[in-house]
Amino acid sequence: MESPVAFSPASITVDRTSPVPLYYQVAQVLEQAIEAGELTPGQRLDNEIALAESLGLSRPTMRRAIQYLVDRGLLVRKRGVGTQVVHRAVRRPIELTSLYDDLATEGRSPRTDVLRLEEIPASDNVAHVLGVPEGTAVLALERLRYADDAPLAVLRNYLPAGLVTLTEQGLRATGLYQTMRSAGIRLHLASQMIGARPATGAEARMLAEPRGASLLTMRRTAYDDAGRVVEYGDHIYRASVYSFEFVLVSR
Amino acid sequence: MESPVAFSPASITVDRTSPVPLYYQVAQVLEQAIEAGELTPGQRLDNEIALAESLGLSRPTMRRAIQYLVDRGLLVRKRGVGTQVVHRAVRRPIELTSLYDDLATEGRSPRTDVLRLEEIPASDNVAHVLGVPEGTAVLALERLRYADDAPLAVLRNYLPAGLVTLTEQGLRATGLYQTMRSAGIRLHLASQMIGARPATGAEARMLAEPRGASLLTMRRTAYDDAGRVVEYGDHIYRASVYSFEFVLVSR
DNA sequence: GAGTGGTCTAGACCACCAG
DNA sequence: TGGTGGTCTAGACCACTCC
Repeated sequence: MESPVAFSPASITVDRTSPVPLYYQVAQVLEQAIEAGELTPGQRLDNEIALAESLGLSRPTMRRAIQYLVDRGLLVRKRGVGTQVVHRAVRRPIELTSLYDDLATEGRSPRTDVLRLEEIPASDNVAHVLGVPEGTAVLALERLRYADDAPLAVLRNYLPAGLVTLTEQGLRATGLYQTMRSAGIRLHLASQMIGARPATGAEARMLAEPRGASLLTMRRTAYDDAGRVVEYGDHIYRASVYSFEFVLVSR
Repeated sequence: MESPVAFSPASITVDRTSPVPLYYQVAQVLEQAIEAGELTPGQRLDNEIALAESLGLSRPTMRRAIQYLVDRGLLVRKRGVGTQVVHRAVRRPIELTSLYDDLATEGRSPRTDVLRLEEIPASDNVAHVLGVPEGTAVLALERLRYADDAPLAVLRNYLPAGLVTLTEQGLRATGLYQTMRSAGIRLHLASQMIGARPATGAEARMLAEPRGASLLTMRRTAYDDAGRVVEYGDHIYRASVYSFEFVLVSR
Protein backbone atom coordinates (compact mmCIF):
# COMPACT_ATOMS: atom_id res chain seq x y z
CA MET A 1 0.00 0.00 0.00
CA GLU A 2 2.62 2.48 1.06
CA SER A 3 5.88 3.48 -0.44
CA PRO A 4 8.47 1.07 0.88
CA VAL A 5 10.88 3.73 1.96
CA ALA A 6 10.23 6.52 4.39
CA PHE A 7 10.75 10.02 3.11
CA SER A 8 14.10 11.44 4.00
CA PRO A 9 14.66 14.99 2.87
CA ALA A 10 17.63 15.15 0.59
CA SER A 11 17.39 18.75 -0.32
CA ILE A 12 15.96 20.62 2.62
CA THR A 13 18.12 23.35 3.96
CA VAL A 14 17.13 26.07 6.34
CA ASP A 15 18.29 29.66 6.39
CA ARG A 16 19.31 30.57 9.90
CA THR A 17 19.83 34.20 8.99
CA SER A 18 16.23 34.59 7.83
CA PRO A 19 13.70 36.17 10.16
CA VAL A 20 11.28 33.40 9.15
CA PRO A 21 11.10 30.87 11.99
CA LEU A 22 12.93 27.64 11.34
CA TYR A 23 9.91 25.48 12.06
CA TYR A 24 7.95 27.46 9.52
CA GLN A 25 10.62 27.18 6.85
CA VAL A 26 10.59 23.42 7.28
CA ALA A 27 6.80 23.25 7.25
CA GLN A 28 6.68 25.24 4.03
CA VAL A 29 9.12 22.94 2.30
CA LEU A 30 7.18 19.87 3.40
CA GLU A 31 3.91 21.41 2.32
CA GLN A 32 5.29 22.20 -1.10
CA ALA A 33 6.63 18.66 -1.40
CA ILE A 34 3.17 17.34 -0.62
CA GLU A 35 1.46 19.63 -3.07
CA ALA A 36 4.02 18.90 -5.75
CA GLY A 37 3.47 15.19 -5.27
CA GLU A 38 7.00 14.44 -4.12
CA LEU A 39 5.45 13.26 -0.91
CA THR A 40 2.59 11.01 -1.90
CA PRO A 41 -0.48 10.19 0.14
CA GLY A 42 0.21 7.42 2.61
CA GLN A 43 3.93 7.87 2.42
CA ARG A 44 5.74 7.79 5.71
CA LEU A 45 8.12 10.44 6.90
CA ASP A 46 11.27 9.62 8.76
CA ASN A 47 10.88 9.87 12.48
CA GLU A 48 11.27 13.19 14.21
CA ILE A 49 14.70 12.57 15.56
CA ALA A 50 16.19 11.50 12.26
CA LEU A 51 14.57 14.40 10.46
CA ALA A 52 15.77 16.86 13.05
CA GLU A 53 19.29 15.53 12.83
CA SER A 54 19.47 15.57 9.06
CA LEU A 55 18.32 19.18 9.04
CA GLY A 56 20.54 20.23 11.88
CA LEU A 57 17.61 21.16 14.08
CA SER A 58 16.54 20.20 17.55
CA ARG A 59 13.75 17.75 17.96
CA PRO A 60 11.25 20.28 19.42
CA THR A 61 11.72 22.51 16.40
CA MET A 62 11.22 19.63 14.01
CA ARG A 63 8.20 18.54 16.00
CA ARG A 64 6.72 21.97 15.72
CA ALA A 65 7.06 21.96 11.96
CA ILE A 66 5.32 18.60 11.76
CA GLN A 67 2.65 19.57 14.24
CA TYR A 68 1.88 22.65 12.21
CA LEU A 69 1.07 20.49 9.20
CA VAL A 70 -0.86 18.02 11.33
CA ASP A 71 -3.02 20.85 12.63
CA ARG A 72 -3.73 21.86 9.07
CA GLY A 73 -4.72 18.37 8.10
CA LEU A 74 -1.85 17.56 5.74
CA LEU A 75 -0.17 14.96 7.93
CA VAL A 76 -1.32 12.32 10.37
CA ARG A 77 0.73 10.96 13.20
CA LYS A 78 0.23 7.90 15.32
CA ARG A 79 2.23 7.03 18.34
CA GLY A 80 4.31 3.95 17.83
CA VAL A 81 3.64 4.09 14.11
CA GLY A 82 4.94 7.22 12.51
CA THR A 83 3.94 10.21 10.45
CA GLN A 84 2.10 9.86 7.16
CA VAL A 85 0.82 12.12 4.44
CA VAL A 86 -2.97 12.11 4.43
CA HIS A 87 -4.62 10.13 1.71
CA ARG A 88 -6.06 12.87 -0.39
CA ALA A 89 -5.61 16.39 -1.55
CA VAL A 90 -7.05 18.47 1.20
CA ARG A 91 -8.25 21.96 0.90
CA ARG A 92 -7.32 24.37 3.64
CA PRO A 93 -9.50 24.36 6.70
CA ILE A 94 -12.03 27.12 6.76
CA GLU A 95 -10.45 30.46 7.39
CA LEU A 96 -11.44 34.01 7.96
CA THR A 97 -11.71 35.13 4.38
CA SER A 98 -13.96 37.39 2.44
CA LEU A 99 -16.04 36.59 -0.58
CA TYR A 100 -13.89 38.85 -2.72
CA ASP A 101 -10.73 36.97 -1.86
CA ASP A 102 -12.42 33.63 -2.39
CA LEU A 103 -13.60 34.61 -5.84
CA ALA A 104 -10.25 36.08 -6.78
CA THR A 105 -8.52 32.92 -5.63
CA GLU A 106 -10.79 30.87 -7.85
CA GLY A 107 -10.07 33.17 -10.77
CA ARG A 108 -13.70 34.22 -11.06
CA SER A 109 -13.11 37.95 -11.63
CA PRO A 110 -15.17 39.59 -8.90
CA ARG A 111 -16.74 42.99 -9.44
CA THR A 112 -18.48 45.25 -6.98
CA ASP A 113 -21.17 47.91 -7.21
CA VAL A 114 -21.26 50.12 -4.16
CA LEU A 115 -24.92 50.86 -3.54
CA ARG A 116 -24.52 52.66 -0.27
CA LEU A 117 -21.70 54.11 1.80
CA GLU A 118 -22.65 56.54 4.54
CA GLU A 119 -22.62 57.20 8.24
CA ILE A 120 -25.95 56.70 9.94
CA PRO A 121 -27.17 56.53 13.52
CA ALA A 122 -27.20 52.93 14.67
CA SER A 123 -30.56 51.23 14.75
CA ASP A 124 -31.55 49.09 17.70
CA ASN A 125 -30.35 45.89 16.07
CA VAL A 126 -27.10 47.24 14.65
CA ALA A 127 -26.23 48.98 17.91
CA HIS A 128 -26.74 45.71 19.73
CA VAL A 129 -24.49 43.59 17.54
CA LEU A 130 -21.78 46.22 17.34
CA GLY A 131 -21.94 46.79 21.07
CA VAL A 132 -22.45 50.56 20.85
CA PRO A 133 -25.26 52.74 22.22
CA GLU A 134 -28.32 53.13 20.03
CA GLY A 135 -28.01 56.16 17.78
CA THR A 136 -24.20 56.14 17.71
CA ALA A 137 -22.82 56.91 14.28
CA VAL A 138 -21.94 53.79 12.34
CA LEU A 139 -20.78 53.22 8.81
CA ALA A 140 -23.40 51.54 6.65
CA LEU A 141 -22.32 49.80 3.52
CA GLU A 142 -24.25 47.96 0.86
CA ARG A 143 -22.64 46.30 -2.12
CA LEU A 144 -23.73 44.16 -5.00
CA ARG A 145 -21.08 41.61 -5.81
CA TYR A 146 -20.72 40.04 -9.24
CA ALA A 147 -18.69 37.06 -10.33
CA ASP A 148 -17.94 36.69 -14.01
CA ASP A 149 -20.39 39.54 -14.67
CA ALA A 150 -23.35 37.73 -13.11
CA PRO A 151 -24.83 39.07 -9.86
CA LEU A 152 -23.94 36.82 -6.95
CA ALA A 153 -24.64 38.44 -3.63
CA VAL A 154 -25.88 41.49 -1.80
CA LEU A 155 -23.57 42.43 1.05
CA ARG A 156 -24.77 44.71 3.82
CA ASN A 157 -22.18 45.65 6.40
CA TYR A 158 -21.98 47.91 9.43
CA LEU A 159 -18.77 49.12 11.01
CA PRO A 160 -18.04 51.33 14.00
CA ALA A 161 -17.53 54.88 12.70
CA GLY A 162 -13.95 56.08 12.52
CA LEU A 163 -12.44 52.62 12.45
CA VAL A 164 -11.37 52.73 8.85
CA THR A 165 -11.77 55.14 5.97
CA LEU A 166 -13.64 53.52 3.11
CA THR A 167 -13.96 54.91 -0.38
CA GLU A 168 -16.13 53.73 -3.21
CA GLN A 169 -13.03 53.29 -5.35
CA GLY A 170 -11.28 51.22 -2.71
CA LEU A 171 -14.30 49.00 -2.25
CA ARG A 172 -14.54 48.40 -5.95
CA ALA A 173 -10.87 47.50 -6.20
CA THR A 174 -10.74 45.00 -3.38
CA GLY A 175 -12.67 43.35 -0.60
CA LEU A 176 -13.68 44.80 2.73
CA TYR A 177 -11.44 42.50 4.74
CA GLN A 178 -8.38 43.32 2.74
CA THR A 179 -9.10 47.01 3.19
CA MET A 180 -9.51 46.54 6.93
CA ARG A 181 -6.33 44.51 7.21
CA SER A 182 -4.25 47.07 5.39
CA ALA A 183 -5.67 49.69 7.76
CA GLY A 184 -4.01 47.76 10.56
CA ILE A 185 -7.11 46.01 11.86
CA ARG A 186 -6.28 42.51 12.92
CA LEU A 187 -9.24 40.27 12.44
CA HIS A 188 -9.21 37.45 14.88
CA LEU A 189 -12.57 35.80 15.40
CA ALA A 190 -15.84 35.73 13.56
CA SER A 191 -19.14 34.26 14.54
CA GLN A 192 -21.16 33.15 11.56
CA MET A 193 -24.67 31.97 10.97
CA ILE A 194 -25.71 30.43 7.68
CA GLY A 195 -29.35 29.97 6.79
CA ALA A 196 -31.73 30.12 3.87
CA ARG A 197 -35.00 31.77 2.88
CA PRO A 198 -36.97 32.68 -0.24
CA ALA A 199 -36.11 35.92 -2.00
CA THR A 200 -38.38 38.93 -1.75
CA GLY A 201 -39.38 40.62 -4.96
CA ALA A 202 -36.76 43.35 -4.63
CA GLU A 203 -34.02 40.88 -3.82
CA ALA A 204 -35.00 38.69 -6.73
CA ARG A 205 -34.73 41.65 -9.10
CA MET A 206 -31.30 42.66 -7.81
CA LEU A 207 -29.94 39.16 -8.17
CA ALA A 208 -31.64 38.24 -11.42
CA GLU A 209 -33.49 35.36 -9.78
CA PRO A 210 -37.15 34.40 -10.03
CA ARG A 211 -39.30 35.60 -7.19
CA GLY A 212 -39.28 33.13 -4.32
CA ALA A 213 -35.96 31.60 -5.31
CA SER A 214 -33.92 30.23 -2.44
CA LEU A 215 -31.27 32.52 -1.03
CA LEU A 216 -28.43 31.61 1.26
CA THR A 217 -28.09 34.03 4.14
CA MET A 218 -24.98 34.65 6.16
CA ARG A 219 -24.70 36.88 9.17
CA ARG A 220 -21.28 37.46 10.58
CA THR A 221 -19.85 39.37 13.49
CA ALA A 222 -16.09 39.85 13.37
CA TYR A 223 -13.82 40.72 16.26
CA ASP A 224 -10.29 42.03 16.38
CA ASP A 225 -7.40 40.93 18.53
CA ALA A 226 -8.73 42.72 21.57
CA GLY A 227 -12.21 41.34 21.17
CA ARG A 228 -13.80 44.52 19.85
CA VAL A 229 -16.49 44.16 17.23
CA VAL A 230 -15.09 45.55 14.00
CA GLU A 231 -17.74 44.48 11.54
CA TYR A 232 -21.23 43.13 11.28
CA GLY A 233 -22.36 41.71 7.97
CA ASP A 234 -25.76 40.59 6.72
CA HIS A 235 -25.33 38.94 3.36
CA ILE A 236 -27.53 37.12 0.86
CA TYR A 237 -26.29 34.85 -1.89
CA ARG A 238 -27.95 33.29 -4.91
CA ALA A 239 -28.23 29.68 -3.86
CA SER A 240 -28.54 28.63 -7.48
CA VAL A 241 -24.96 29.66 -8.19
CA TYR A 242 -23.24 29.76 -4.82
CA SER A 243 -22.60 27.48 -1.88
CA PHE A 244 -20.30 27.50 1.11
CA GLU A 245 -17.58 24.93 1.00
CA PHE A 246 -15.05 24.16 3.68
CA VAL A 247 -13.02 21.51 5.42
CA LEU A 248 -13.26 20.63 9.08
CA VAL A 249 -10.36 19.16 10.96
CA SER A 250 -11.08 17.35 14.17
CA ARG A 251 -8.69 18.01 17.03
CA MET B 1 -10.90 49.40 30.70
CA GLU B 2 -9.14 46.45 32.16
CA SER B 3 -8.99 45.04 35.60
CA PRO B 4 -6.14 46.76 37.34
CA VAL B 5 -4.54 43.58 38.53
CA ALA B 6 -3.38 40.72 36.39
CA PHE B 7 -4.81 37.33 37.17
CA SER B 8 -2.62 35.25 39.36
CA PRO B 9 -3.90 31.79 40.07
CA ALA B 10 -4.34 31.31 43.76
CA SER B 11 -5.87 27.93 43.67
CA ILE B 12 -4.48 26.05 40.72
CA THR B 13 -2.74 22.85 41.52
CA VAL B 14 -1.74 20.13 39.14
CA ASP B 15 -1.76 16.41 39.73
CA ARG B 16 1.52 14.99 38.60
CA THR B 17 0.38 11.42 39.16
CA SER B 18 -2.51 11.82 36.73
CA PRO B 19 -2.15 10.50 33.20
CA VAL B 20 -3.72 13.74 32.01
CA PRO B 21 -0.98 15.98 30.59
CA LEU B 22 0.00 18.86 32.79
CA TYR B 23 -0.55 21.46 30.09
CA TYR B 24 -4.05 20.12 29.61
CA GLN B 25 -4.86 20.19 33.30
CA VAL B 26 -3.82 23.82 33.44
CA ALA B 27 -5.77 24.69 30.29
CA GLN B 28 -8.89 23.07 31.71
CA VAL B 29 -8.66 25.05 34.92
CA LEU B 30 -8.18 28.29 33.02
CA GLU B 31 -11.05 27.50 30.69
CA GLN B 32 -13.35 26.81 33.60
CA ALA B 33 -12.26 30.05 35.23
CA ILE B 34 -13.15 31.91 32.06
CA GLU B 35 -16.50 30.23 31.70
CA ALA B 36 -17.29 30.75 35.36
CA GLY B 37 -16.50 34.43 35.03
CA GLU B 38 -13.59 34.37 37.44
CA LEU B 39 -11.48 35.51 34.55
CA THR B 40 -13.36 38.34 32.92
CA PRO B 41 -13.09 39.50 29.32
CA GLY B 42 -10.16 41.82 28.84
CA GLN B 43 -8.49 40.73 32.03
CA ARG B 44 -4.80 40.16 31.78
CA LEU B 45 -3.05 37.01 32.87
CA ASP B 46 0.27 37.05 34.61
CA ASN B 47 3.14 36.51 32.26
CA GLU B 48 4.17 33.00 31.34
CA ILE B 49 7.20 32.84 33.56
CA ALA B 50 5.38 33.97 36.67
CA LEU B 51 2.52 31.61 35.97
CA ALA B 52 4.84 28.72 35.36
CA GLU B 53 6.72 29.39 38.55
CA SER B 54 3.65 29.71 40.70
CA LEU B 55 2.39 26.38 39.39
CA GLY B 56 5.72 24.66 39.65
CA LEU B 57 5.89 24.07 35.90
CA SER B 58 8.43 24.86 33.24
CA ARG B 59 7.80 27.73 30.91
CA PRO B 60 7.24 25.56 27.80
CA THR B 61 4.56 23.60 29.59
CA MET B 62 2.81 26.75 30.74
CA ARG B 63 3.14 28.16 27.25
CA ARG B 64 1.53 25.11 25.82
CA ALA B 65 -1.46 25.42 28.12
CA ILE B 66 -1.91 29.05 27.11
CA GLN B 67 -1.37 28.33 23.44
CA TYR B 68 -4.04 25.66 23.57
CA LEU B 69 -6.57 28.22 24.72
CA VAL B 70 -5.32 30.80 22.21
CA ASP B 71 -5.87 28.29 19.43
CA ARG B 72 -9.40 27.79 20.64
CA GLY B 73 -10.09 31.48 20.68
CA LEU B 74 -10.44 31.98 24.42
CA LEU B 75 -7.27 33.99 24.95
CA VAL B 76 -5.35 36.54 22.94
CA ARG B 77 -1.65 37.21 23.25
CA LYS B 78 0.43 40.06 21.99
CA ARG B 79 4.16 40.23 22.13
CA GLY B 80 5.36 42.94 24.41
CA VAL B 81 1.88 43.31 25.85
CA GLY B 82 0.59 40.19 27.47
CA THR B 83 -2.17 37.64 27.48
CA GLN B 84 -5.81 38.63 27.76
CA VAL B 85 -9.17 36.93 27.93
CA VAL B 86 -11.12 37.66 24.77
CA HIS B 87 -13.87 40.20 25.07
CA ARG B 88 -16.87 38.00 24.83
CA ALA B 89 -18.19 34.58 25.51
CA VAL B 90 -17.01 32.62 22.52
CA ARG B 91 -18.51 29.44 21.35
CA ARG B 92 -16.18 26.69 20.37
CA PRO B 93 -14.72 26.84 16.91
CA ILE B 94 -16.48 24.67 14.45
CA GLU B 95 -15.80 21.04 15.07
CA LEU B 96 -16.56 17.71 13.59
CA THR B 97 -19.86 17.05 15.27
CA SER B 98 -23.11 15.51 14.25
CA LEU B 99 -26.53 17.04 14.30
CA TYR B 100 -27.59 14.64 17.03
CA ASP B 101 -24.81 15.75 19.36
CA ASP B 102 -25.48 19.39 18.62
CA LEU B 103 -29.16 19.05 19.45
CA ALA B 104 -28.45 17.04 22.57
CA THR B 105 -25.95 19.66 23.72
CA GLU B 106 -28.58 22.34 23.32
CA GLY B 107 -31.06 20.26 25.26
CA ARG B 108 -33.44 20.00 22.33
CA SER B 109 -34.32 16.32 22.72
CA PRO B 110 -33.50 14.83 19.33
CA ARG B 111 -35.48 11.89 17.98
CA THR B 112 -34.82 9.78 14.92
CA ASP B 113 -36.98 7.75 12.55
CA VAL B 114 -34.96 5.27 10.55
CA LEU B 115 -36.53 5.22 7.09
CA ARG B 116 -33.99 3.04 5.40
CA LEU B 117 -31.08 0.85 6.43
CA GLU B 118 -29.79 -1.60 3.87
CA GLU B 119 -26.88 -2.65 1.75
CA ILE B 120 -27.14 -1.67 -1.87
CA PRO B 121 -24.80 -1.64 -4.87
CA ALA B 122 -23.13 1.74 -5.13
CA SER B 123 -24.52 4.06 -7.77
CA ASP B 124 -22.19 6.03 -9.97
CA ASN B 125 -22.27 9.08 -7.75
CA VAL B 126 -21.98 7.26 -4.42
CA ALA B 127 -19.18 5.05 -5.73
CA HIS B 128 -17.29 8.15 -6.79
CA VAL B 129 -17.49 10.00 -3.50
CA LEU B 130 -16.74 6.89 -1.44
CA GLY B 131 -13.88 5.99 -3.72
CA VAL B 132 -15.06 2.44 -4.43
CA PRO B 133 -15.85 0.72 -7.73
CA GLU B 134 -19.37 1.21 -9.06
CA GLY B 135 -21.64 -1.56 -7.91
CA THR B 136 -19.68 -2.30 -4.71
CA ALA B 137 -21.94 -2.97 -1.76
CA VAL B 138 -22.45 0.10 0.39
CA LEU B 139 -24.62 0.79 3.39
CA ALA B 140 -27.45 3.18 2.59
CA LEU B 141 -29.11 5.00 5.43
CA GLU B 142 -31.97 7.44 5.54
CA ARG B 143 -33.22 9.06 8.67
CA LEU B 144 -35.76 11.67 9.62
CA ARG B 145 -34.51 13.72 12.54
CA TYR B 146 -36.84 15.55 14.90
CA ALA B 147 -36.07 18.17 17.49
CA ASP B 148 -38.62 18.77 20.21
CA ASP B 149 -41.02 16.55 18.26
CA ALA B 150 -40.96 18.72 15.15
CA PRO B 151 -39.34 17.37 11.98
CA LEU B 152 -36.05 19.07 11.30
CA ALA B 153 -34.00 17.28 8.71
CA VAL B 154 -33.75 14.35 6.35
CA LEU B 155 -30.37 12.68 6.57
CA ARG B 156 -29.17 10.39 3.80
CA ASN B 157 -25.87 8.68 4.38
CA TYR B 158 -23.71 6.14 2.61
CA LEU B 159 -20.94 4.13 4.25
CA PRO B 160 -18.53 1.52 2.94
CA ALA B 161 -20.04 -1.91 3.70
CA GLY B 162 -18.52 -3.76 6.62
CA LEU B 163 -17.10 -0.68 8.27
CA VAL B 164 -19.51 -0.63 11.15
CA THR B 165 -22.58 -2.59 12.17
CA LEU B 166 -25.60 -0.34 12.41
CA THR B 167 -28.90 -1.24 13.94
CA GLU B 168 -32.14 0.66 13.87
CA GLN B 169 -32.17 0.68 17.64
CA GLY B 170 -28.67 2.06 17.83
CA LEU B 171 -29.43 4.79 15.34
CA ARG B 172 -32.51 5.81 17.27
CA ALA B 173 -30.59 5.98 20.53
CA THR B 174 -27.71 8.08 19.34
CA GLY B 175 -26.12 9.79 16.36
CA LEU B 176 -24.19 8.20 13.53
CA TYR B 177 -20.89 9.79 14.47
CA GLN B 178 -21.08 8.58 18.03
CA THR B 179 -21.81 5.08 16.78
CA MET B 180 -18.87 5.22 14.43
CA ARG B 181 -16.55 6.54 17.10
CA SER B 182 -17.46 3.82 19.53
CA ALA B 183 -16.77 1.30 16.76
CA GLY B 184 -13.22 2.56 16.80
CA ILE B 185 -13.43 4.74 13.71
CA ARG B 186 -11.40 7.84 14.19
CA LEU B 187 -12.94 10.69 12.26
CA HIS B 188 -10.37 13.18 11.23
CA LEU B 189 -11.40 15.40 8.35
CA ALA B 190 -14.63 16.31 6.67
CA SER B 191 -15.29 18.30 3.57
CA GLN B 192 -18.62 20.11 3.68
CA MET B 193 -20.72 22.03 1.25
CA ILE B 194 -23.69 24.09 2.38
CA GLY B 195 -26.26 25.34 -0.07
CA ALA B 196 -29.96 25.98 -0.40
CA ARG B 197 -32.85 25.13 -2.71
CA PRO B 198 -36.64 24.97 -2.69
CA ALA B 199 -38.27 21.83 -1.33
CA THR B 200 -39.86 19.33 -3.65
CA GLY B 201 -43.38 18.21 -2.88
CA ALA B 202 -42.23 15.00 -1.22
CA GLU B 203 -39.62 16.79 0.87
CA ALA B 204 -42.13 19.43 1.92
CA ARG B 205 -44.51 16.74 3.16
CA MET B 206 -41.81 14.94 5.14
CA LEU B 207 -40.70 18.11 6.84
CA ALA B 208 -44.10 19.71 7.35
CA GLU B 209 -43.18 22.68 5.21
CA PRO B 210 -45.13 24.38 2.44
CA ARG B 211 -44.18 23.32 -1.03
CA GLY B 212 -41.31 25.42 -2.38
CA ALA B 213 -40.08 26.37 1.07
CA SER B 214 -36.34 26.98 1.30
CA LEU B 215 -34.22 24.07 2.46
CA LEU B 216 -30.64 24.15 3.62
CA THR B 217 -28.59 21.42 2.03
CA MET B 218 -25.38 19.97 3.39
CA ARG B 219 -23.18 17.44 1.70
CA ARG B 220 -20.33 16.03 3.67
CA THR B 221 -17.54 13.57 3.01
CA ALA B 222 -15.75 12.37 6.13
CA TYR B 223 -12.32 10.78 6.30
CA ASP B 224 -10.60 8.77 9.00
CA ASP B 225 -7.07 9.01 10.31
CA ALA B 226 -5.63 7.22 7.33
CA GLY B 227 -7.52 9.32 4.83
CA ARG B 228 -10.10 6.68 3.92
CA VAL B 229 -13.60 7.85 3.19
CA VAL B 230 -15.79 6.56 5.99
CA GLU B 231 -19.03 8.39 5.30
CA TYR B 232 -20.83 10.45 2.73
CA GLY B 233 -23.88 12.40 3.78
CA ASP B 234 -26.48 14.31 1.80
CA HIS B 235 -28.71 16.18 4.20
CA ILE B 236 -31.57 18.64 3.97
CA TYR B 237 -32.74 20.91 6.79
CA ARG B 238 -35.79 23.07 7.27
CA ALA B 239 -34.35 26.55 6.82
CA SER B 240 -37.30 28.01 8.71
CA VAL B 241 -36.19 26.38 11.94
CA TYR B 242 -32.52 25.56 11.47
CA SER B 243 -29.31 27.34 10.60
CA PHE B 244 -25.63 26.55 10.82
CA GLU B 245 -23.77 28.53 13.40
CA PHE B 246 -20.07 28.50 14.07
CA VAL B 247 -17.06 30.48 15.04
CA LEU B 248 -13.99 30.98 12.92
CA VAL B 249 -10.62 31.65 14.44
CA SER B 250 -7.96 33.19 12.28
CA ARG B 251 -4.49 31.77 12.61
C1' DG C 1 14.95 50.35 29.38
C1' DA C 2 11.86 47.03 31.17
C1' DG C 3 8.69 43.63 30.26
C1' DT C 4 6.36 40.65 27.23
C1' DG C 5 5.78 36.77 24.15
C1' DG C 6 8.37 34.09 20.10
C1' DT C 7 11.76 30.93 19.12
C1' DC C 8 15.25 27.45 19.88
C1' DT C 9 18.27 24.00 22.15
C1' DA C 10 19.73 19.43 24.29
C1' DG C 11 18.61 16.62 26.83
C1' DA C 12 15.03 13.17 29.57
C1' DC C 13 11.30 9.79 30.61
C1' DC C 14 7.03 7.74 29.29
C1' DA C 15 2.99 5.45 26.67
C1' DC C 16 1.66 3.25 22.80
C1' DC C 17 2.13 0.09 18.80
C1' DA C 18 4.05 -3.46 15.95
C1' DG C 19 6.58 -7.49 15.25
C1' DT D 1 11.51 -5.68 22.48
C1' DG D 2 12.48 -1.75 19.70
C1' DG D 3 10.80 2.21 17.63
C1' DT D 4 7.54 5.82 17.54
C1' DG D 5 5.38 10.00 19.02
C1' DG D 6 3.78 12.54 23.66
C1' DT D 7 5.31 15.11 27.32
C1' DC D 8 8.36 17.79 30.19
C1' DT D 9 12.45 20.39 31.86
C1' DA D 10 15.81 24.40 32.44
C1' DG D 11 17.87 27.06 30.42
C1' DA D 12 18.99 30.81 26.30
C1' DC D 13 18.55 34.68 22.98
C1' DC D 14 15.64 37.63 20.29
C1' DA D 15 11.78 40.92 18.63
C1' DC D 16 8.23 43.60 19.76
C1' DT D 17 5.61 47.04 22.62
C1' DC D 18 5.14 50.52 25.82
C1' DC D 19 6.84 54.06 28.76
